[in-house]
Amino acid sequence: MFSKACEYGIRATVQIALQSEKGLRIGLKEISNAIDSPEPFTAKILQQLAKNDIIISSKGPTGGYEMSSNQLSTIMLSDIVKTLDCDLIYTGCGLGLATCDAKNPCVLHFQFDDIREQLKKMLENTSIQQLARSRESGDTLLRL
Amino acid sequence: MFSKACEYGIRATVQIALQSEKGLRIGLKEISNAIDSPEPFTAKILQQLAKNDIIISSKGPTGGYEMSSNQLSTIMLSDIVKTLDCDLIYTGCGLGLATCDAKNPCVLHFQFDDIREQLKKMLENTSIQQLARSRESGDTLLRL
DNA sequence: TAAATAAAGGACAAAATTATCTTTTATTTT
DNA sequence: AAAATAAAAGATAATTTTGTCCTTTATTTA
Ligand code: FES
Ligand code: FES
Repeated sequence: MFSKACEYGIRATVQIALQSEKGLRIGLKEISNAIDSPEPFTAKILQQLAKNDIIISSKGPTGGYEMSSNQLSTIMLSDIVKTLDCDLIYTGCGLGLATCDAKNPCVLHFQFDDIREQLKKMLENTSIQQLARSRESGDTLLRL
Repeated sequence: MFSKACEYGIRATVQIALQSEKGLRIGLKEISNAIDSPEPFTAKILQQLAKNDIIISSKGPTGGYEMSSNQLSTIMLSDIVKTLDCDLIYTGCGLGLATCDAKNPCVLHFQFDDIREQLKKMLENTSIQQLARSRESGDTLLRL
């Protein structure tokens, strides 16, 4: 469904959010450890997320990654997916045709579009903070 | 969403169904032409579909691919996706964790599972024949 | 200001997916 | 039976995605 980059990106961002809610920064090593991801690959992903103002990075000692309270309250899953997966899910044809267009639909268009709309809604309505908090409260061992 | 192999597989199968409804076989070259796919890659995919009894292949002159009337009436999109994409959509964790398990869910599990169930239903309720016929009637330029 | 720390950036490598090419096997027609 | 046809099978190649390594840049602390 999502690329590896996107999967790691979501998991990493939730981890960052989790620390930011406590007012703490978290470094690359800790993130990779926490979410069990390859460290240098994760670094690349975090760079992209920082460039797109989804997280904030700081260099030097005490440096690391964090999210502003504004980011915490506004960043949605869809922002991460769009950044890392080039919103292909949003615009591409389910059968791989060059364009997806309701005026010139493929045989699967209407079925596919229905699912895509629901996925879209889910991604746009799920905030990182929400995921972090569900982890935090952790009634049911919500993993990362 | 789907792999290229799966996209070509669906498009090719619909094309075969379209001919089979007219009682005709169709060869690899014609299929690749019709759906605009790389010929040898398409051949590999058709081999897999034939092995899994989704289509029937015959060698020699007048050979080619076809679907039995039984296949035409029973094969669903889900059969093709399972064959070519190893039902990852069906069983894998949306965040890429090793397992997806409601008893030990990831932070996205319940949101993701909801979408997945709907996708599953769509794939299991959409037959190849249905797609072929919508193409055939073609009120709205339904592409392949 | 120097040393230490941590991310950024760029080059490189491995793996997986997609795509191609060649030879073999099965079937039909002559 | 021989020739022609078309898919199967297997080897090979290109591309994309994933993953690693090394050097540079920015920041903090001593
Ligand atoms: S045209 Fe294929 S999904 Fe829209
Ligand atoms: S555990 Fe992640 S989607 Fe089910």
